[in-house]
Amino acid sequence: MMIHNPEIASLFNRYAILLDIDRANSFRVRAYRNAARTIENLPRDVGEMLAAGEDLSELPGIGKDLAHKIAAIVETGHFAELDDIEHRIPAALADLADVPGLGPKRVKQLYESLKIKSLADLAQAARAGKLRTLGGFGPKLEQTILKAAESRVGGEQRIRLAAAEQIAEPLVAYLKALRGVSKVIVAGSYRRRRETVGDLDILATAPTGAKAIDAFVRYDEVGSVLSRGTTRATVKLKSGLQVDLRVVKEESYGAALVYFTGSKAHNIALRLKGIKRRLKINEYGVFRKERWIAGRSEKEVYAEIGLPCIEPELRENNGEIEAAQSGTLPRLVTLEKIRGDLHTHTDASDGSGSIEDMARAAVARGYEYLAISDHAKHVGITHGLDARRLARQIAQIDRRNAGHRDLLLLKSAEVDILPDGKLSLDNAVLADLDLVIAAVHTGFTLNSETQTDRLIRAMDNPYVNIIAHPTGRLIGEREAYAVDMARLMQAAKERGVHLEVNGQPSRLDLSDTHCRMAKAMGLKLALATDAHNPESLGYMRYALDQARRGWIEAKDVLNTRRWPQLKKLLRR
DNA sequence: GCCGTTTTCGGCCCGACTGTTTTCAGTCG
Repeated sequence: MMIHNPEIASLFNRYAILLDIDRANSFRVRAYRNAARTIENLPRDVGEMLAAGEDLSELPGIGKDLAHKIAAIVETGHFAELDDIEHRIPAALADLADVPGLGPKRVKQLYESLKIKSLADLAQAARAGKLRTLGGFGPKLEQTILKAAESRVGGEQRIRLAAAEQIAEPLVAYLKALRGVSKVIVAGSYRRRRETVGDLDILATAPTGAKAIDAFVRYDEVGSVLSRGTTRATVKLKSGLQVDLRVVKEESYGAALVYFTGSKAHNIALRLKGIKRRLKINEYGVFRKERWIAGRSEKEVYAEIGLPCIEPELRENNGEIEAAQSGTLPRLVTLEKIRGDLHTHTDASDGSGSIEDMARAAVARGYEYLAISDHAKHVGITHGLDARRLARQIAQIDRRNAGHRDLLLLKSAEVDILPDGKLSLDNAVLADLDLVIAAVHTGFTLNSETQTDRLIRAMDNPYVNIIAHPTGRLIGEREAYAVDMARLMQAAKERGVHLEVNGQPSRLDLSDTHCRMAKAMGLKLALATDAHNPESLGYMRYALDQARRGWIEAKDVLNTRRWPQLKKLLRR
């Protein structure tokens, strides 16, 4: 049984926590965390990379030692050093470090002086008033810990980006309306457009923080105030989402925005570059000795370390700093470049708008074309179109195209890939379409080899143009089906098939890392919404978010082309 | 444990807030 990247990352993270509790060198601890992060964000399984003879020590944050350890884990399924340390100190201590207010030092202290090694032990000792007897602990900390231990909170809950927007937008409007507050912006992973966010990091500018902080903690949706000072406060909303507000003066806006946007790894890398130039970078600005020299805008901050401003979506310390250095940053694709949507549904299948409704919405967005790609009939999909109904729809589209010059409707269909790789419509029918989209909607549990074979067989059909939502994942609901993405992409490239970046907030499929992988392999992507109603054409920006995080430029995208050029790219 | 246009050894981001303390350690982001 193959061990996958998330499990390896989790082993390293667990090891890092235990090392930390065991008072190991903190930089060694950090090395394991960095390596875990690198592995988490890889588009391909390290097992596959090893099998292909690739050298893992070329990955950032992974040296000879960790490369060997990863190879051993892949081979044996075990991380021997983790087993060793778990013989010395109880493995459950790692869970204690998740309790808010407890870090490695206090966990170790609790274990050594009170023999506490589980959440149950912790709650019991806190209830008995034993914690306050320890040096550094007091009644307040004991209460906080007891509450946390009893409710088993901790372990961050991430929510989808689109859900976070629903919460963030009214809060930002509330803060913007405050007297004295000028700029308000949501930074953090929200601004980097990650597919999920764990909390909201809001930055505001004002001459002093006090009033803004006061108003912030009084916001209607605030459930509890976790901390508050003169420049920052942390609250938990009734929805459960944690929100940080940081208030700085106008001249620190750029530096604070860099600091608060992160990622942490990106910031650390920037500050290291600063140190080499004898500069100190913090959220207030860039300093030479004690003297403030920059910080009004992000551009200023980057300029002081000799870099052009880097787009937030790229700030993950995944090579963007080196690219900025060498002048090879991508010019990320923007919404203005998108000329049409390549995957939409109407009320002919499971959508709720008519063809005309969808067409008008597309015109309103300034699109030049719109693919009408209703589901083809297949067991399990209700209202799917059979050959007869599809023929009628084609005639309807032809009539509209003949009578209107505002928009070109593309005749399309979303065809099921059957378990054996065949399609749910005959080639005779597919031949009448401008664009054939194929997708997996059943059989998610096949093993990787079978699933990959199945998809490649579908691509062997010469009418297939695009594979929709290529991994089938639903964020927070369903894992991606097992598939060898490197082999899938290679096969797509060889056959002139394109992969979709699906903008449905629950899908975002391909993911950012897969977008980047596709680009590296020279594939072109279809950015599409899979809209089931006219409003959902707006999901295009979520597809763009993923693509931009994956370093995708306009030239890497099919639907930045005018129809004649796009048509050529679709030809197989 | 990683890394290198100062380095293969000696560095490794930086500050706010809390609760505990009488000046600071631990945690968090």
